[in-house]
Amino acid sequence: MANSPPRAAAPAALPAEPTQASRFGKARTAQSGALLEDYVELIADLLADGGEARPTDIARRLGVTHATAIKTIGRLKREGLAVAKPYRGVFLTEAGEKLALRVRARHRVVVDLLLAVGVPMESAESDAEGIEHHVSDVTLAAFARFLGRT
Amino acid sequence: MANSPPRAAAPAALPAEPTQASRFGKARTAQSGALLEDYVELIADLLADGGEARPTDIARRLGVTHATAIKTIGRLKREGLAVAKPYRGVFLTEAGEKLALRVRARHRVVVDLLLAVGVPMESAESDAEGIEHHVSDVTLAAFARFLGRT
DNA sequence: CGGCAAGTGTAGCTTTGGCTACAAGATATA
DNA sequence: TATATCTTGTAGCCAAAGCTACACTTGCCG
Repeated sequence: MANSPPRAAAPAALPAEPTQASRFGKARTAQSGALLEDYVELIADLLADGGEARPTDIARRLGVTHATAIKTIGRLKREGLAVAKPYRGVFLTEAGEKLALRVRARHRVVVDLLLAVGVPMESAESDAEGIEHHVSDVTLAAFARFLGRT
Repeated sequence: MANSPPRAAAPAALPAEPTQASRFGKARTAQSGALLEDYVELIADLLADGGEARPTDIARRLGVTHATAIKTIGRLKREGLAVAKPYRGVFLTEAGEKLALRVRARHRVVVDLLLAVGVPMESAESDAEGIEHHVSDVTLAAFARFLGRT
């Protein structure tokens, strides 16, 4: 899934439907960063109120095995979002914290918007988890405006 | 990605946070069916107004290579959503058509809701492509209600 | 200090969804 | 008809995200 370098939205040239293609492409690549966002947000949470973020806790909260969590944490490190020394817990880099902040804010707006249009609490929280990763800046701004938060 | 059989949202037992885990899990598995939904919807579209759905057209519209499209069409066949004989185009099974209908309806509601809360056309169409796959039935119903379509 | 449970980490396998490259069928055109 | 072009299909490679199974630290407790 997601092949970074050679993925620039169709060769163009033909007057077909480059619009739709890039739309789908965007939806697909967005999904790629989604997992990292989830991890970063969760790590920030754990760090904030528990003081430490252990792989096992992360795994449990995300509903995956610790092996999977550890592997993904490795990716987080590769991408410069987190740091972790063996057996010593996970911490966020500055970039990671910045991302966590943005993600958290966005999550809140999405949930609030869902509630505002009448989605019940339970579903709002649940669906927001998937939806938020596909909300562009423009859309997010519109949501905030709608909620009266200029 | 996505491992169907043994993925039932954590072993439970521990009084930790099964809620959040299942939320994440759901968001993740939802994403799995998303691609199939996109294909089915697109095939329905092509069939409806062009008369035929060729792998190359599908690929172009989705912004992937024809090889990728063909492989996914194979999966569609395996899942009983489509049929296709070599060099003869792709068609939907009854299940496929039913799915296409549902997906199309949902897409319309999501776009309309985004527009209703002030998201500009362009972004609404674009973001809906990703969002729609994470909108549960409950949330969809709430959207419809909000839009005045009981 | 010894031992054992819990937590970490590694290895290896699977599926999905991309890609490129090449081969082969279908179509159109000279 | 013969050739050229477009479309299909196949094969093989890659990375991500999951899993299980096994190995190794840590840390606590007797």
